[in-house]
Parts: sequence; C-alpha cells; structure tokens
Amino acid sequence: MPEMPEVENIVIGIKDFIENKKIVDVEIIKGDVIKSPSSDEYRKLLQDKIIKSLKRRGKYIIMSLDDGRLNIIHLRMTGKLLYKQENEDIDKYSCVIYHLEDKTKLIYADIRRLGTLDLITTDEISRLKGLYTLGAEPLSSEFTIGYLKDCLNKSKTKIKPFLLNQKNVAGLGNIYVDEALAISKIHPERKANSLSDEEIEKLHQAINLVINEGIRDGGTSFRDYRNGLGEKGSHQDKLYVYNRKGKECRFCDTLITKIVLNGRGTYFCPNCQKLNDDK
DNA sequence: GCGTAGACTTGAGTCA
DNA sequence: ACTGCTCAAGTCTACG
Repeated sequence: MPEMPEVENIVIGIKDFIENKKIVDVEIIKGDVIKSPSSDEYRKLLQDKIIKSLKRRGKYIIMSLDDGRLNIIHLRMTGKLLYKQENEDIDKYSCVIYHLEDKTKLIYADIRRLGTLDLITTDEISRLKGLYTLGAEPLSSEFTIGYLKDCLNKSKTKIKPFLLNQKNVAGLGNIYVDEALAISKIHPERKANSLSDEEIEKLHQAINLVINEGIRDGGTSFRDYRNGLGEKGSHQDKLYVYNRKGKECRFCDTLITKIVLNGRGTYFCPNCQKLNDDK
C-alpha cells in the first residue's frame, strides 16, 4: 500500500500525539502480523513501556521504546496505523491495538495482513534485512546524482524494477516509480545501465519532485490509503500516468498505455517515453 | 551473485 | 442479487 510519502504523512500526523506516552496494554486481535517475538512476548515486552519516538526510514515505521527496544512496523500493501480516542470505533480489520495512558489508542489494521510487526533490540536490526539494506532516501543529502549513477551502472535490470528495489532508492513504490519515469520521459523497460548522463539527471530530479509533491499533497489515496487520522491524501488527482490507462497524457495528449512488467502493472506514455532499439 | 517468477492474503470492481 | 474472475500502494524466497 503506502509508499514513502504515505508513510511519512502517517508518521508526521501522529507522532506528536503518541511520543512520550505510556503503552498500558497491547490487545492482539490477529496475531499473525507479529513476526517476532511470539504474540505473548510481544505483548508483555511492550506493556508499560513509554514511546520515545516515531520515525520513518524507507517504508518502515520505527517506534523506539524507553527500554531501548524498537517496534518495527511495515504496512506492505494494505496496512494502516490509526490514532483514535479510546471510545472511538475500531477498524473492521484491526490486528493489534496499543492502548495508551491518556485514553487514546493506536491501531494497526490490515485487510490482507501482509504487513509485519517486529519488536527487536538495536543489536538485532541486521536480522531485518529489508530495513538493514535500504539504499539512499530521496530528498536526502546522500541521494546525489553521483549516487544514482553509480547504482544504475552496476545494474543490468530494467529501470522500473531497479527503482522498485529498495536497496537502490529507499521508499519508491509502484505509483511513484511510474510517475518519476513519466516526468523524466524514460521508458520503464530501458536498461538501468543504458541511461545517458542527461537522463540520469532528469530522473534524479523527477524522483525528488514526485516524492516531495506526494508528501505535500498528503499522499496518494488511490484505494485504501488513509493517514494516521483516517484522512485521504490528494495526490491521486495529480498523477501523470498511474491508473490512467486510455486517458490522455498530460504532456502530449497521446493515450496512456498499461503493460505488465515483472508482474507489476506499469503505466506510461508511448509517445513521451520511447524505447529505442539500441538502448 | 544476479535477475525473475511465485507466494503470501483478502477484498473490490467507473467489473461482466 | 449472486457468481466468478482479475487485480491490488510490497517484499521475501526459490530457482535457473
């Protein structure tokens, strides 16, 4: 479900409500989303702990507790983190509820239950490979044109799967990859190592642009996404290609095409994003 | 080591 | 209304 701008909005929206509050109880409704430790251990270890901070890295949410442990939350496709008053109704698909000391609650809800919760010590971070091996964050000082160029030149895969690989750039997902490629006018099947310097520069700029605008617009609520307060984002109204099959390209009026690339629905403008035979 | 299909899981659909 | 089929914001594993 949520990509970096959506996760960022969730974290920014609720962190001030939950930081420095004590978890008085953890209610486990669908325990299979807890990957480690066991559900019982998870509940016991979180009871009476204070939430010191809530942060984001890539698409991961990192909740730091006052005993040094980290509650690592990944929403995958349909996970939600919702902050509510204790007397408010809970989501039908609630899996875990953290009851806080001030009669409020934080709910992890997930229709498909592909999301994951892991409570670990800081020494154990390397066990979560996806978190441990994340590449540079868009908009960060680490994410330079040179960094992107080095990664691209080491890769023989197509540009779309390259950008979806979190080891290269952290936080991009299916929507923002298609958008960044549309803005930089690069065909999704181009080989990563075939991009010219000029194209790399345009792609770098486009990634930062779509991520920045996605955050500013409160995320993309194409289907299930809601922020931590249950509100929709508005970036779905500004998409160039994603979910716009058969509609006119905003740059040239050609109709948007959809293909399946590495198992993912992929949208692009066949006129703006050409695939040359020699590339 | 690298790149690519398949698996996980459940509900929605300008479905048909 | 009910049925069935396709597709979905992500990542890990297995295989060639």
